[in-house]
Amino acid sequence: MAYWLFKSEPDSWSWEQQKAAGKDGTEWTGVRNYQARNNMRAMKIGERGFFYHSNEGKEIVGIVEVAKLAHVDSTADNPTWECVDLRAVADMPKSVTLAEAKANEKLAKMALTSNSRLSVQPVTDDEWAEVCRMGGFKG
DNA sequence: GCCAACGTTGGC
DNA sequence: GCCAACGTTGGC
Repeated sequence: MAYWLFKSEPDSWSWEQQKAAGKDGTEWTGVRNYQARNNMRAMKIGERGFFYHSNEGKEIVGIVEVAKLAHVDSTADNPTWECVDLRAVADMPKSVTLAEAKANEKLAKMALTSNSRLSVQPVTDDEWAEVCRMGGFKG
């Protein structure tokens, strides 16, 4: 099982909206970057990821799960752009900020801190465990 | 609001 | 296929 991280500006798509999308989840649209798209293509049903608020908040606020494999992004004018469907799983009991992640040397290599531009990122098992520990998420 | 970092585009 | 120019992202 691989782990992931999804970034979104709360102004365009917030964690509240993600939760409101319910159990069936909704498309993670708008990705126009090959690396991010390739990450989504590699995802499997049930794999989990962090939901990160960029710009405003700059913190990991929740856990999501892949509800549907990569398919053409319905908002794209070019079928090269694909996306998965995501559903909200749980709130992060205590949100983990970018500053906290940067201050933790176990997370020094995390894409979030080293390649902040990438909007859909892989997360290693160790990083997943560490962020969950910091956020008080058990599961 | 500024600007650095990065990805993409397009001329050659 | 190189690389300069440009646009976008996102932290500060």
